[in-house]
Amino acid sequence: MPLLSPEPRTLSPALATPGLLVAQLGRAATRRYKAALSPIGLKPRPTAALMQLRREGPISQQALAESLDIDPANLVAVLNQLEHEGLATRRRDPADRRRHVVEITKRGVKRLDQVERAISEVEDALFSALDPDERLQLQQLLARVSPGNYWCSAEADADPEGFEYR
Amino acid sequence: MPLLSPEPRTLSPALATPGLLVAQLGRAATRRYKAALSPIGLKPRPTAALMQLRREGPISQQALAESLDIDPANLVAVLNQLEHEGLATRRRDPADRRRHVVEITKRGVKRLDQVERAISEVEDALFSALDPDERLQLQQLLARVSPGNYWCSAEADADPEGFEYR
DNA sequence: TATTGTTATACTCTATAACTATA
DNA sequence: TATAGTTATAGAGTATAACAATA
Repeated sequence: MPLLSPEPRTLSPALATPGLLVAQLGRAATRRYKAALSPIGLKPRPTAALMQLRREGPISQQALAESLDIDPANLVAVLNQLEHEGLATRRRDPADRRRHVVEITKRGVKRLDQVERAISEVEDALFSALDPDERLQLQQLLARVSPGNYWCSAEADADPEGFEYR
Repeated sequence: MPLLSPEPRTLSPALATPGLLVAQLGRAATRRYKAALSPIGLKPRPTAALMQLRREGPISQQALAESLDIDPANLVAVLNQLEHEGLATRRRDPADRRRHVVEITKRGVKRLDQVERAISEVEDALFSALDPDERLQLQQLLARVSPGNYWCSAEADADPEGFEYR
């Protein structure tokens, strides 16, 4: 004898919340990026780091970790690998010798050129259900929600809901 | 002498693609869910499984794994735990004894009631930058993109870009 | 022979604490 | 005393292969 029959289905609406949707979709996206980047010899996180470095120019590890939303301790191995492959460099900041200034190399930029194609194929597959207008709409909504979202809100204005590591 | 100076910043637009945004936001969302669910004694994946079970009613492990977008092999431990805590049950399908029919229990439903509150607090924090209208808009766009998206497109119509495990 | 669920395993990702060198 | 980066480690998530039971 079943514990619960179909009745409970009427209790919950069919549509998942945006947060749950974004969590699930994000995993699917990462899986696809991983597969698409693999032939180029890159993984999602190092790739995201390179893209951020290209966008922002020279930057400290701490700032880079924050913009990637990963723990600074976990960024170390990523940068070791990128540096080892000659895609990024680290050097001490003369003004504060505790800091490392991280920078993308020419080779890193070239590698990113290959990446663009792979990325955009994944995008097309992921968002094929949306027309270009809707895709832009989605992009703009996500960008506004995104933390480290420095183009449209004035920096961290009071940091209304910052999430702390450690 | 720096390898690359600010010039390359002009090459790339400031806005990340929707796929990359969704990947990053998804990780942030999962992290917050994990923290919010922890006092209830649940983790994100088992919680997602319970929610799916409540939505869909009795269902095979295979189908559940597919709707959660996780590997069936990895669902086993999740269900062991849920069953051990009395939140879900497994029983053989008499019609095909290879199948396990999974079902949420009354206790599982009760536990989900507590979950709702935690979830909605996370939602509010995550999407505080959007007004209710925009949040709904985002939800609907994500729902259309989401795989296993059986409410608005007619099932897997030709499965245009299915992603295979193994 | 194919499918469902299971076990085992390897690998990656994430989080935390403790250390160093600099400030 | 505090901060930037590092190391080490434990835990969670992900992917794969091989197996038993059943179809």
